[in-house]
Amino acid sequence: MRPERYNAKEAELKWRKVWNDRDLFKTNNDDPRPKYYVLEMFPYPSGRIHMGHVRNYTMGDVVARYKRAKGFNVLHPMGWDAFGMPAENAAMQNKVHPKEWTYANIATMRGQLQSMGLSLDWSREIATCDPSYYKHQQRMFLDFVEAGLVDRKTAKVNWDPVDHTVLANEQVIDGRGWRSGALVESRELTQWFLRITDYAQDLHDKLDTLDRWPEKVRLMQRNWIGRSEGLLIRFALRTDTTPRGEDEVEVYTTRPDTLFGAKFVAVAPDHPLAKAVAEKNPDLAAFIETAKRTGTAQEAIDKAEKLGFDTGIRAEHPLDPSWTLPVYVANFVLMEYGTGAIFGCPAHDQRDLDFVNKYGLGNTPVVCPPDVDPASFVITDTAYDGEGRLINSRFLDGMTIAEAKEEVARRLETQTRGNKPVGQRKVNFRLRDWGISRQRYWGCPIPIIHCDDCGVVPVPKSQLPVTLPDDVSFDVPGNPLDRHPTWKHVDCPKCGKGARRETDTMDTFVDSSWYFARFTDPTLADKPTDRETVDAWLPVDQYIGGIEHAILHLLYSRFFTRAMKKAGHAGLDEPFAGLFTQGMVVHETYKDAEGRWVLPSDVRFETEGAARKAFHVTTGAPVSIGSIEKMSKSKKNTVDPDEIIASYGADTARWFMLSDSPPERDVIWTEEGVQGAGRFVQRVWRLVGELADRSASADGAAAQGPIGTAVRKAAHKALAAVEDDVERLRFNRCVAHLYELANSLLDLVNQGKAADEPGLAQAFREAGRIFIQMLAPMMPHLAEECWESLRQPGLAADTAWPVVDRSLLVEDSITLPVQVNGKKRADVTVPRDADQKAIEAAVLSLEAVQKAMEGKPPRKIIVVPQRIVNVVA
RNA sequence: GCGGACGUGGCGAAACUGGUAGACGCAAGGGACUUAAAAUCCCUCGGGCUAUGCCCGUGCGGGUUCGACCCCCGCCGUCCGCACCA
Repeated sequence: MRPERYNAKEAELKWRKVWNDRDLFKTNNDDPRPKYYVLEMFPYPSGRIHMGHVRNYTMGDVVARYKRAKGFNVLHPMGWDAFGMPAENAAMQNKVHPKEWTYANIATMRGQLQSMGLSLDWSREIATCDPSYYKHQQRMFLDFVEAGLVDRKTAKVNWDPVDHTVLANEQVIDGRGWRSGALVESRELTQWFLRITDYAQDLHDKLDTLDRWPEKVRLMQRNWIGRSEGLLIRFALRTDTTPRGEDEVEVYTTRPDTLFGAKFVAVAPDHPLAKAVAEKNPDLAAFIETAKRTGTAQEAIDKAEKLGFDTGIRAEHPLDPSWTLPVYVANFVLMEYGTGAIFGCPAHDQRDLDFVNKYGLGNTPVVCPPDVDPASFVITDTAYDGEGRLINSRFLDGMTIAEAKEEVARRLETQTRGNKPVGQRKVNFRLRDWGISRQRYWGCPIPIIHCDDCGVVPVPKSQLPVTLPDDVSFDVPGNPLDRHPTWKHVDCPKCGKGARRETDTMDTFVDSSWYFARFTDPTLADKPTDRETVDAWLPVDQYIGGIEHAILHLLYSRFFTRAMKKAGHAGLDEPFAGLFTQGMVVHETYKDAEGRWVLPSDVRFETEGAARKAFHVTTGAPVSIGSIEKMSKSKKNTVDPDEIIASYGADTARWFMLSDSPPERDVIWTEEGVQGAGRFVQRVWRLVGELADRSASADGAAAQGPIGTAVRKAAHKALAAVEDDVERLRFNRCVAHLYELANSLLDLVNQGKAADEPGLAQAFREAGRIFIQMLAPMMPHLAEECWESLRQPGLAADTAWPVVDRSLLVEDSITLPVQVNGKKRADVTVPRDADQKAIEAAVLSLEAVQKAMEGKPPRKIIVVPQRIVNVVA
């Protein structure tokens, strides 16, 4: 007996067990069908899943289930980005060991994900904190060392003197540690670096090949890499003005065309020349100290005044040795970029202009905008960086910027000083090498041993993994690995003498830079990847995740894949062929009279017409409705997926996450919206019940009557539309098409009750099957239950996608809108193959058209085939 | 400051990329069924008017076109990324 209402709770449990028992989503690497790799960014095991996960994983699951039905061998795995700070914070606050905390969270979240009914191959699950995973990461680190991809060098870090730890930039708020509140110091630390800059050019260039990535993400990466073409220029120094007879300084410029507008040379505060002068000049030493202290915070930089200190050194202009320029130490010149030295052309660079205006060095415009008289062109407060022609520049006068750049580069390349060219073309990048050292416990240990005699010695690969010790405490600040009584003390693998382990662990971005490769064969014990397997599966065909990873995670993964290629662990450069960045889940916020945030589950609503009022559920006190924001614990505007699944079922939650908003945009979570989705689930159930009744007598005979034809047309039109939209990840439109089809089928079922058409039962059966199959990727449990009640063989999740009958998409006659002078006045119905003349005649005979033309003769009739007719009177 | 995206009913949106603006959903209003409620079903739903019809309407102002939410120029607003990168 078919129940009147669909019981989501029972059905969902039942069908998940069926899928599971049949190993339906287990992927076989030897399957001969074409592969399709769909991956969603794996979660950090924070404790419980949130709605963002539900949205992300639902989208991936729709793609996975759809591609499976389309006949692909689909890889759709899941794992855990399991190392990281929150586990250590929990250890400090709650006295739980990071490992226990992490694995308990993983167990909870795995159960939650499973309750969503995702078509995941759980046999491939990995956790990055497991030695069976990070062992291979350590091995690759050592391979990278051998391949020359690893450096050990000093770098400036944000040091928290209270917590004894390095902080990431985003953990520094107003110059203070986010946890300790202590003033953050800038420290030079010796750290491990991966040479991502070796690939800067390639990472930049190959962005053009990623045509299935959002343009926005490619642009962000392009800007981050920051490629610029310029010139290195060696300026001769008057040795009588330098402290130790230094005779040149090299600057980097992208505007060699403005060389005749130069007014000064400036070096960074930590430039060797600045340091040398400072040794004998306490005033300069003091200036350098202050400059260094001007904060790293964005606002500080924003407000910071351009300050400089005249070193007394004089530089010769490279194109006119008799012309000298003062050499300053300036706070706005960065040692990290280019050569740490610049020449200043104030007329065409705002920073340089601010600087000369402060120190009275003046400016000479050398690029004149088009349509401006060079004689009257002056620069006062605003530098000009637009197009134009060269002026005040001797042999460059009249040239365009591009011509002048080329001419200066050519001259300086051939001009020599001490047998070396004065100028050298140079491509520069903003991208820096990737510092991966973290002074933390809960991360992948860097497999290195420090020996007093042998120096830095790699841990022999046979001794991997270097595992984390379990007996650690978090009651004192600092790195537990460093103060562990025994862990770091080992014998040097080279000389056998006592030595120390590296106590830094790796940035967790390393963990997530190759997990997608590991999924292809996650139980391999002796190597990270199997070349044949990894090359067969990669690239990921469709990667789905948040826009917040647009730069770092995706750039690091692109680099890491190249590094793995160099070390022989993979054979390709680009790991993700298709990328989709989904929007956030947002929700209204609520506050009580005291201004405290109130949970949505504690709010009750009353509506009076358009007005909506909110009250606290228990106290009854009025609650104010605030703005719509990203769901966050601090604003208490979260909705727990578990509660939604418990009360509505996973399918309803999935359906709502796919409806309404385009997937790349934010979606607003509303109680009404979920209820609407839940209503649709029941409507589908009733509709399928009707279709089952109507189609019980189906005998395979084709539909012939008007209703049967209408049923078939509706189903196949929807199928064509849904197929097109799923392929393009436009899930909101799929949802709309399915609503539409449900509406027309319900209508046709009612019409069909009184009719006695041959083949109608068959048409209903076919339409029902197509409808359920389209539903299956989005609401898989409901689809199975409906599949069963339609008495279809096998499982909906294991049935091939239906094939569109194109002949049903074309109509015999078409109705075209008719415009007169661009305004719609009528409709005309003509045979599909009517020619231009016939359409024109039909249109002109329309009463409404004649009226609108007010007796004027038609000057022109535009017929757009299959679209529209426009009569110009 | 530089770069990018977006702006359509009360709300989320759609419009096959130059061809009937508002599909589909939510909310709202009216009705049917019911002792009543829930559930369900039916109708209305951009604004205006002298309503079988007509006018206005896609942030604002221009332009191109037979025809513009869509293309071009100039504004206004919102959001995002980068930010002393020479």
